[in-house]
Order: sequence, then structure tokens, then C-alpha cells
Amino acid sequence: MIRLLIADDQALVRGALSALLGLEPDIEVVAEVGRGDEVVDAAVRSAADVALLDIEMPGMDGIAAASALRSALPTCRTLIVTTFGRPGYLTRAMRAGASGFVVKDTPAAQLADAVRRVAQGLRVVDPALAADSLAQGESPLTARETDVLAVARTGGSIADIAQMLHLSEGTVRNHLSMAIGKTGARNRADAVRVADENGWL
Amino acid sequence: MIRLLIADDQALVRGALSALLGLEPDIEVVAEVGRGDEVVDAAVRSAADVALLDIEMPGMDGIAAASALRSALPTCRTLIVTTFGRPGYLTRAMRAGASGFVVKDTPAAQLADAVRRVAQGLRVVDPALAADSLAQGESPLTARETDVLAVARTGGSIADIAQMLHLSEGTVRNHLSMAIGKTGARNRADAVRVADENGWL
DNA sequence: TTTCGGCCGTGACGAATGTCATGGCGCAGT
DNA sequence: ACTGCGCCATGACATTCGTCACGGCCGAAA
Repeated sequence: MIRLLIADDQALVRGALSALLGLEPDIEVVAEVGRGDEVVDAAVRSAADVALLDIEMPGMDGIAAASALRSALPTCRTLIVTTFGRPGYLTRAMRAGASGFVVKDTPAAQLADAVRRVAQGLRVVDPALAADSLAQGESPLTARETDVLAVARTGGSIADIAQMLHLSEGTVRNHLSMAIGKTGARNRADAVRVADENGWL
Repeated sequence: MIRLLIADDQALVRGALSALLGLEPDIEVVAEVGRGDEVVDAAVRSAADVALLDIEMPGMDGIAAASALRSALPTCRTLIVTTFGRPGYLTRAMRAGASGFVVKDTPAAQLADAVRRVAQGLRVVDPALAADSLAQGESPLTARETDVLAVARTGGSIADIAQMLHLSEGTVRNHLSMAIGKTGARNRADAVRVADENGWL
């Protein structure tokens, strides 16, 4: 019997996944949470074998939750289930100690199999996404460039970004220029879009 | 017995919703589709009573699918289920003839009730979202301003937008300036963000 | 130790952007 | 007929943005 934890911020999806996997005879849903920072506590209390984690969650990132769960409860395997197939998400998830990565586009019938394989210690990765991840590779952006782009996503001007990060305006411009060059974009808005689509944020 | 059609682009969510609602004794899932332009055909073939439509779908918008379904099969009620609680989505959905509007944040237990109420001819609307919709009101943007903002979302320069819409560059600048003023934004990127979050795109 | 690369800053310059005033065209309401 | 409004366009102007060159600081690698 596989003891399963489900974490998803959308209550409807959470309940639906619970219903779907609860139909399997060898799977038992023992916990459901809607926030990333509730994952570890719920997993420990319920002694879960596998944690099904969405990435987009309030409180704590699903990837960060996987990392925290790995150190708090090493016996519990984690399976990331996310909406967007960003190549950067996969590498970060694997680096955080996740055992599997599934996109929400995959057929529902395969999810139970993925849970079983992860429970057995195997790794489950979407093949097409793995190819993208290898082709796209790592994020070419440095830490500061990523920060600047992340703040630029809110739509503020350079002065706003500079004040938000306690930097000079010229420095912000330089970082943005570097980021634009590395991403092959024309605008900073375009650079934000490209970086976002690749999961570099 | 309520004959239900489920339309969602994410196969996992589609299957999970089917499993969830299939547990109800008075609901029968008779069709599942992953594209908006397959909704009408599937609904007619299966003689569905209620159609559960996601908004974000390839091929055809969920709102457009609701409109098409209303004229092709008037006996079939539609219930919109979407990820984002954009105020503009609600008004557009109701205008398209939808009978209900539910956000994916709502508890799973309420979904079956919503389906039953819609099947009985009642209207189901998320109260908090309705308040937002009334407070926020209609989109203040004119048709052209919306077009310009939609193209500006791709990150191109003013010259690109002008060429894409067969307009003069000055005209594009004026429309953008108007849109920035109406949305209360600082940049055009900010205006795109605000308009996107309100469902005015 | 020297070198390399990331990080921060300054200054300057051309290009792009946001704002304003102005005008013409078509359409709907009074 | 007159008016208002959306749409398109032009031109001008100040601001912002993107790029480049340059220099200094620091930690890690050679």
C-alpha cells in the first residue's frame, strides 16, 4: 500500500487528483495540502511514502518543498507534477532531490504508474522534456541578472528596480543589457518573457 | 442522471475531474475532449446535458466554445471552470451564454453541487469574483487599444507592432499612451501586465 | 601570485519610448 | 445639422532605455 501526499494550490485539482488516485487499489491518499510550507509537516504526520508536488504554490515553491522534504523525511520520494514544461524546472527539480517529473498534459492513466515507479525508487521523467532540458541546458544568466529580471517582471522602471535592489541605475542597466544579450531578446520585456518561458526565473 | 461533458487541455486534470465527478451517483461522464473546437461535435454526439469547459484551450477559447455550443445545442448548459479569476472572464462568459462560473480554487466537494444546479437551470457564480467583476467593471480599453496591447505582449518594438497591424508608428504610440493612462500603469509592459490580469486581452 | 570572472559603479551617446497638440474621417445619438 | 467619440495620422519634445567603454573590488582557480 503506497501512502500518498498530494500538494496543489488549486483545491479542485487537488480533490480531483485525490479521487483519481484513490481509485487505485494499491494507493491510499493520506494527506492533502494547498501550500508549499505545509508539505513537510503533513508528510511527517502522515508518514507518507510518496509526495505529489505542484510547483506553483503559495508559501513555498514546490521545488523548495521537495528539497526541504528530502532532508526532513528522506524515506519519502517526491514526484513533481506541474502545468508548464519549462526546461529549467526539470533540472532544478532533479537537483532538489525529486524522483520524478510529470507534466499535466500526460494521460491520466499514466499518473498511477508514475507514482508506483517512484515508490519503488525508480526515476520518472517526461522524455520530450528531458530532451529540451539537455538541449536548452542551464540558465546563462548570473545571479544578479536573474534578480534584476525578476524585479523587472513587475513592470517598474529602471529607477524602481534600482531602488528595490539597492543598486545604482547604471548597474541595473548594465545587468539588463547583459541579460538581453544572453537571451537573444530585443527589449527587456522580451528578455523577461524568454527567461520566464525557460524557467530561469 | 446528468450526462456530463468535460473539456480541459490538460489530460491529467481532465481525467482527474472525470474520476471525481464519476463517483457521484447521479452524474455520468459521457465525453472528454482536450480542444475547444471539439466541444460542439462531442456534445452533440453524446447528447450531453452539461458541459464543463476550461477557458485556456487550444483550437478554440472556452468562452467561444460556450457561445458555439449555445447555438448548436441549446438544451446543453455550460459551466465554466478556469484557473484564473480574471474579472473580465466572468462577464464575457456570462455574455456568451454560460450558466455558471467556478474557479479552480473552490473546494472539490462544491463542484458536483455546481453541476447539479446548472443542470436544473440555475446559475452558479463565485460570489467573491462577482463582486470583483462589478467593482472592476468593463474593460476601459477600446478595440484598437486592446489589439495594440495584445501584440505588444509579444515583446516587439513599436515598429514591429505597427507593421503587424498595418498602422503608423505614431498611431501605435498614441494607442499605447491611451492604454497606459487608462490602466494607471507606468510602462507599456506594466499596462500589458495589468490588462492581462484583468482578462481584458 | 597572477589571472579570470562576477559584481558594482560612472559617464556618455544614439535610439526608442511616452506625452502632447493638432487635424481629418466616419458613425451614432440629439 | 450639430456634436461627441473612436480611429488614424503627423510632428515635436522630454524622458527613458540600451549599448559601450572604462575602472575598481573581491573570491576562486590556475
